[in-house]
Amino acid sequence: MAQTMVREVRKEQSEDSVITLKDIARISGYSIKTVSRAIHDHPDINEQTKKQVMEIVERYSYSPNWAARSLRNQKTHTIGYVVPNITNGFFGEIGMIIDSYFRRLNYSTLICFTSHSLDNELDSLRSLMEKNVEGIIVAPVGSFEQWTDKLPKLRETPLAIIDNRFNDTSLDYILHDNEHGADLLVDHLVGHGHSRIACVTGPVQESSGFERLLGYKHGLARHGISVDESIVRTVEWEDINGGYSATLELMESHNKPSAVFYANSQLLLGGYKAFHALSMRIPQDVAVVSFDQPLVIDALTPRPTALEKVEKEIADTTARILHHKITGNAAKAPQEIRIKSTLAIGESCDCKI
Amino acid sequence: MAQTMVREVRKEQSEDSVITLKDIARISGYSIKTVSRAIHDHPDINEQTKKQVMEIVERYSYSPNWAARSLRNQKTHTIGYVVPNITNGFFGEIGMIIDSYFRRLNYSTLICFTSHSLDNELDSLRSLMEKNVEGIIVAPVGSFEQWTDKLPKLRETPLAIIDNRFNDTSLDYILHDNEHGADLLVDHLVGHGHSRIACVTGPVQESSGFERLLGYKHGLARHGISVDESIVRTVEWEDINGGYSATLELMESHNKPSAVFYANSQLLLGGYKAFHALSMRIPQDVAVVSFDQPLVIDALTPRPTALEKVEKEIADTTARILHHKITGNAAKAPQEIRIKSTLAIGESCDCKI
DNA sequence: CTGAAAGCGCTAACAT
DNA sequence: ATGTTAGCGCTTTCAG
Repeated sequence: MAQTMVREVRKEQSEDSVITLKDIARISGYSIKTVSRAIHDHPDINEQTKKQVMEIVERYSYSPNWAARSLRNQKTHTIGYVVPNITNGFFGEIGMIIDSYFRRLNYSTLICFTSHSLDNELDSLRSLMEKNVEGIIVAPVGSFEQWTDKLPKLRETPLAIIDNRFNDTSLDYILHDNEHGADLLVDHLVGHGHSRIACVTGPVQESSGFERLLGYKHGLARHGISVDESIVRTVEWEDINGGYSATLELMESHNKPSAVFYANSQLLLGGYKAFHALSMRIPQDVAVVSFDQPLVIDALTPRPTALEKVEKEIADTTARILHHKITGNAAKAPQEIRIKSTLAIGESCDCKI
Repeated sequence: MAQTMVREVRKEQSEDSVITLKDIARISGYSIKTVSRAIHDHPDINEQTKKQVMEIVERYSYSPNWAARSLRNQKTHTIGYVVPNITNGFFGEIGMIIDSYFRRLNYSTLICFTSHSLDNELDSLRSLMEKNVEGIIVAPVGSFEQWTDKLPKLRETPLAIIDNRFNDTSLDYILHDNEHGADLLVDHLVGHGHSRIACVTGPVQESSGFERLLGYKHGLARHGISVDESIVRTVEWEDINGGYSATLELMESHNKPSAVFYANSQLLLGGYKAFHALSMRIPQDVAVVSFDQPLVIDALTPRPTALEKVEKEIADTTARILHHKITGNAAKAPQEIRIKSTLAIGESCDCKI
């Protein structure tokens, strides 16, 4: 007891300056290394000593300097997450799940926004590389060659690609099963007797847009319905007004469709707006399906039929794969994982539920 | 020319290991400090030398080790952003704007989520403190005392509080002018001849919920309308279904309101759903206003009358204030800034536009 | 079980 | 104009 007190020799706390390991050592009277051992639960330390040290650590609410630790260990315990934006529900939710996954492992997530611009994407990747992040998750705008051209070090960084793939099979992709999903939805519409089904999708240069269109076409083909390109529209993703105008156009044609397949929720919302403007009722006058669910699905009337959310599964899978790559437990071969979804029946197709 | 070549003495690149300043020095034949000077555009360096060095820097795409630099400079060039979530349009947008503001200054933003839990908030703040962030922006769940109780160092960290204030005048707040905004909206409804106006707001323990309710009451009072507590509801923010149920309840009463003031966009969306379920038409059967605009406002029919978006102004102001605090150019006294908005007339109140 | 000392990569004071 | 060196805070051999 007296022993404990005796050891506290020097001044208690210099100023408002940050407490370092050295300070704790000075105050406790032990060496720097003993303190370090106490903090890291090293076996080679007397229980008594540890208790004394930890008490002081607590009292001064010491926490190790992260930069010093990173420098020393050559580990930043940080990953990057690079996406077009986060106000979009999809990337926002996935980001939050990935962050919480890695937070449990004591990793931090640096979130970067590209606004769909390749320059921003390159800047983000560069800044992440400079910070020596241990891995990066990207929903890509550019291509892998464009990246490594400017940032060769990226080749040696654990990477996981989501949302869109590119023509490089050396990478790990975690994606929607776009074709399967689109097929399910078209199938559903055909099941309701529709044969003239329009499609509003995103840019076909992106795999997600291309594959959803492909799924739509295959879905029709399986039922012997020929594709009419005049009722297929591609507009920007995340553009409610694109979906709106496309829908108005589609409905103006003399041989107008009886149903519309929207390849994402933004486009669907534009569709809802358009049908309202046209005084067309869903599902009585037109049937509607959406590839994914808008965040505000609970507020929509009628509730749209869409694929079940897969954000959780995509995020968890992506986090797990990236974590394995970081710790070196990765599968030998790069993987392309396709997350299948299921139909979530709503009221937009006149289903009796 | 020959001169240039001569100086490249040693092996080009050891392995795939990271290039350091020392490597560049070795390769270029100059000292470590000369290289550093070249990189930092220091005046004390020969233009020729600089050019040579920079060429090698480019070639090996060297970038400085961030941890080492932070350790040395005692500056992390990082700020924290702590909010309930980012799928919510409000915090997501503000986060993106703040990030881009600080990115321009070569700062990074660490985004943390609290999910409205005090424990998560404390964890987030702790992890940011451990990383020695230079400043933190928080949309708070807990109170300043609860924070500093566990994290005394927080008292010395530049802080900016958004969205909700607490009873501590020593801090900088950047907030909606909630009372003013609510007042404007109620005014608008009264102007349309409504006198029985319901209110659906968020938790009154939070200043935002409390103040919007206050603005509503003052608005009514100014017109000599007495407040009927039976048509005031408080539910959780971000709860479409709360807004939905509250609206259903309100409309069931025998003396039902002719208009509803929704204190945020989530609640409004619940209202839209409820009115649809009740087959009530907006604005013919009921008039509706919302404090803020939902992200999907373009998809809503009728377009709701709501306050103009102020995310940009809040975000810019917050970023500027925090930046000043970090660099020591802060105003002497803590500030409480109130951002006023204006009415954005929609179609939900039967305005002739 | 404990301590001394080197070094991670970078910067800045202090030479030269 | 250029080079030498100490040290930021931490971890980790290697001695005791």
